[in-house]
Amino acid sequence: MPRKGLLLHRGNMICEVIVDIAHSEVDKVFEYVSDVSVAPGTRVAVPFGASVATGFVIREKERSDYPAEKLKHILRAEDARPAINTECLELAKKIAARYRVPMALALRLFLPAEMRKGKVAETYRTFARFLGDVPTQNAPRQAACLAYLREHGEADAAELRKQFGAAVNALVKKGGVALEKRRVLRDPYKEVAGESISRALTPAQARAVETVERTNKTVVLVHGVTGSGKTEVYLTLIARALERGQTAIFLVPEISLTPQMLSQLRARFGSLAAIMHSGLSAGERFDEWQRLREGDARIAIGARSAVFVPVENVGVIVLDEEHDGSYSSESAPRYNTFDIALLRAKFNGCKLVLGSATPSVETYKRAMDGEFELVRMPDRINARPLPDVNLVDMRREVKRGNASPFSAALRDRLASCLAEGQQAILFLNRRGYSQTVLCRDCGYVAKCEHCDVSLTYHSEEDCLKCHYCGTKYKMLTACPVCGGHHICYAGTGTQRVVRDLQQLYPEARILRMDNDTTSGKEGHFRILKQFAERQADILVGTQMVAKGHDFPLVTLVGILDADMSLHFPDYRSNERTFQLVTQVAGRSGRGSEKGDVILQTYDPDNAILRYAAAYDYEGFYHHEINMRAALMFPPFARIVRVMVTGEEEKLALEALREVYEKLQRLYLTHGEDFLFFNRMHAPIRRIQGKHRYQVLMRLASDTLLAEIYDAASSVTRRDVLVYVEENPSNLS
DNA sequence: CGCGCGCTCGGG
DNA sequence: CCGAGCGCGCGA
Repeated sequence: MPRKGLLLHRGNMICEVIVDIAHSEVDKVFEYVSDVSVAPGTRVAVPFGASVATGFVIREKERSDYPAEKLKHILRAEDARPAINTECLELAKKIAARYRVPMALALRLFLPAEMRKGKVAETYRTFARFLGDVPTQNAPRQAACLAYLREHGEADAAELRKQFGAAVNALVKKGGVALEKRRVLRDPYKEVAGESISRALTPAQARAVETVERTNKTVVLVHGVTGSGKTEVYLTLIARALERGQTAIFLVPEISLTPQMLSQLRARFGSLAAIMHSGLSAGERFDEWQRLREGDARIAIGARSAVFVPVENVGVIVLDEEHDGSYSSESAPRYNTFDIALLRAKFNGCKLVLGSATPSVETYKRAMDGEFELVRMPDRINARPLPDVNLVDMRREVKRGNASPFSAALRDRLASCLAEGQQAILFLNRRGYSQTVLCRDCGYVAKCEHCDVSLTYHSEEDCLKCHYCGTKYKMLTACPVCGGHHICYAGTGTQRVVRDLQQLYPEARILRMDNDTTSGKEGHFRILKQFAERQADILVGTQMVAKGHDFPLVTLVGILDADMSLHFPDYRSNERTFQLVTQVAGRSGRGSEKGDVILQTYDPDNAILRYAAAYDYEGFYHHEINMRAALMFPPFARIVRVMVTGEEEKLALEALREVYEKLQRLYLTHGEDFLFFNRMHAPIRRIQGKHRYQVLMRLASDTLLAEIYDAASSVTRRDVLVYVEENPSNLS
């Protein structure tokens, strides 16, 4: 019997390493020798092929089955302590298996991106420390400097030099002052002080906290209307976790990380809170991550990627605005934040608290079915009434000859709003000036060269832009097909709304907030701040105006085209419309004056809009869940699409055929699980020069999911991308 | 005849 | 992913 394995002399360890190369061809365990013990999760440098690669040790063991003479040595550890803790290592394995991505890609989720590139280093600063008195005759600056240090003990050397110049160095020479380099962490919010307000809980809030702590269910849904005080519930739960010596993860949509929220957190938790925010510099993000890993910070607050933070002994995970679409990743691995949070909650034996005023239908059903605990907070803290929502029939406006984007009712209210010195928000989910530009003579529509979409006219730059790939084109002066000059603009966007408003109310100050005006990391805060400081009367914007901001002077919200999201080609369009209307309506009447909402639609009898206007979530839910059940849509079925994209149409088609044939075998053997199965062009046939095909499936259960992933990931062709989407949020 | 590029393969 | 190895195509 051949001897299995090779015994190594004591002290020689075998490390299983995943090299940090995200490719299926090298997605396997490589073994290396190390003469010192290396803890799992440590990043290491290893010889790989002809070069040196970074890798992650995932396991240490005594012996190897691999020929000893071929084993190479780990060159060095990259960090002093493991970058990834054991929980996260296990999570990465599950993610790699579940979404069929290379282990390296799954592991990368757990590191700040800048760490891999080696771009960020720990920052050091020099401090000057007082050692003792030395003679400083005829050197008043030295005397002053020494006096300062005698009093303060130490100070930043650079600051000191600014003040006392060369005197600092002279004192060092004399031996009165010592300079020392020390590691410092960048603190992105050190200026954010905020007042410490620890309000007593209302009975409803206390009840919510108690329910979360008492229930034996892992997941709790807090269904609370806007203004019901959910945030205080979260903060209390987090504070309790800290008291127990545990850590907490607080997940919010990116847009919710407002300066007000950050100061609230800082006021409450000080530097125990680490904020993971896209607005941070690479160095700041890295340092916040370090603080969490080393236990200096014990609360992580951030958007979806914060679910991967390196904390241990988690006491509670909060997922605020549970319904928000930004919790689903749109690139590989296409994870859902809820799924990861649930795994972490189970691993740590803690609660996962979901919060929303308008829960997703899927989540609410699970709460109704008893899988999740449900806490209702139906009342606003200050008992202020919600604004009235008035539905306006735009068909009648058209009949009356009003072709403008504003109904008569909206114009009246806008006028009175301006006259009374109050503010208004107008919401329209379309940026640019006009959605399409077409020739009235021959019907030509301007389209993008790289994408199968029409171009949007942008009046500010007087150009045509593609909203899918960003390409800019010169505006047409004549039709390129027939030479006609009757160019017409269809589909009003925010720019045009602003122009029309300015004509109607020349004295009004108008701000616009959309993707074009919010460039830069602090872009939208800048606009919101201006509006909050009353530097404008009307704020016109896309859905980014809908999110929880508090403008006490806003008494009017106009929803210009409620039908736009209603007719979005997606099974969640009703749900999203309800959420959007509820959210944007909630911006009105937050101050002392009661507000109202004007909701313009071409379909005023639409059930969803009526439920939204009445703030009737339960009504909406029952309507929607019955519809989903009748049509067999999620949560009663899953929609799975396998996307195939590639620049070369022929190659993409070949890959599509291969995927389709593999999936067809499943279809033929498990037909009962398929409610729908077909291959086709994606609705947008080309984006950024890539042709797009799909196999679309609706499945009665999850049983075939793994095999679908297998089929899709087995098709690896050069220049073609194949990936799986589960219940995609848009089918374009 | 020699080398240049494109494809295939291996990496511990 | 990245480099090494090798096959064939072409140049003068």
